[in-house]
Amino acid sequence: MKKKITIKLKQNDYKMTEQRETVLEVMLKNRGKHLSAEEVLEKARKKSPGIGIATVYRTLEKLTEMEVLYKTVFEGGKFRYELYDDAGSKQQHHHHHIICLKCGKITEVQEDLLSGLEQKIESQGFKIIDHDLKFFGYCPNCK
Amino acid sequence: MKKKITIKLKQNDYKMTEQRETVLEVMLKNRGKHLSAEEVLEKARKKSPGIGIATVYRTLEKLTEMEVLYKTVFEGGKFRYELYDDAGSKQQHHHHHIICLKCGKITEVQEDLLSGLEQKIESQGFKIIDHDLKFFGYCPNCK
DNA sequence: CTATCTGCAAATTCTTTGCAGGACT
DNA sequence: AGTCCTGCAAAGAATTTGCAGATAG
Repeated sequence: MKKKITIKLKQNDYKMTEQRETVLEVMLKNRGKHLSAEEVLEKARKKSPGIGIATVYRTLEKLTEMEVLYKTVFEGGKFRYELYDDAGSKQQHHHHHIICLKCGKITEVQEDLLSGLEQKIESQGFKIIDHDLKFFGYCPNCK
Repeated sequence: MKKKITIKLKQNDYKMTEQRETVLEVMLKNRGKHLSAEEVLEKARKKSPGIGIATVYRTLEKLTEMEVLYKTVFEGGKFRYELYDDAGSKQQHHHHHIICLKCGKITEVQEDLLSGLEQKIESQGFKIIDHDLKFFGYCPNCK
């Protein structure tokens, strides 16, 4: 997986610096989590103490551009980043999340039942590239 | 519709000031649009020239709390607000949007085909209250 | 009358950018 | 060597907050 991503990065004229490797490792180690830039900084500093927030933002941005990371907003006014389940391949995974309104826990939904809806929309003249679906409610613990 | 909302507001100890009425009118006149606080301010100043941005934020926030408005993020780092289609009733409408990656136009999708998916998730122990679905792609003009 | 609301400006929070020095390839 | 990258600090953008005066009910 890391190898696949590294190949992808090379194809994008991406220089592998210590800081970028650290950020990438943080994202790989936190698969399935949704980290803010500040959280990535904190974790990255354990390995690269001198790394600055600007570098973290620039790296996350670049990795998002090359579709290694997925960038989204849960709370508001703040981006969060997560690794694509299949980062490194061409095919993107479609993300669904359930956000618990009580404890804030975010759960992934694996099913992707939207293709029917997408077809319906495309028949009206649109071309759908991606989608973003979030459910709000209560998790089993808080219900 | 405005009457229904007014009743709802009264139930929430909401004082009807000139500024709040203006903001509410702006939202009613722009049904189906997704306005940022700055855009609401601009439109509101036509009727209440002295209104300040803080009041706009505070009013939008309050109307969101009482489920008259729906607050979401399209671009990033910026909230947008729109009137619930059925603001004033207990039942909320589920919003779907298609965002054109070229021209930025936002189109509403009326169908709601998610109830099947919601049932599936609830059978796993969750309780779903609401959802937020966005499609990214190209509109008929830009395709 | 009194609690709530308003406008202003300052403060916060998150993100981006300019720049001079440093590091990949 | 030359281009791209880094950290710092300053700038920007969006939103929130403290406060003293104003207003709805």
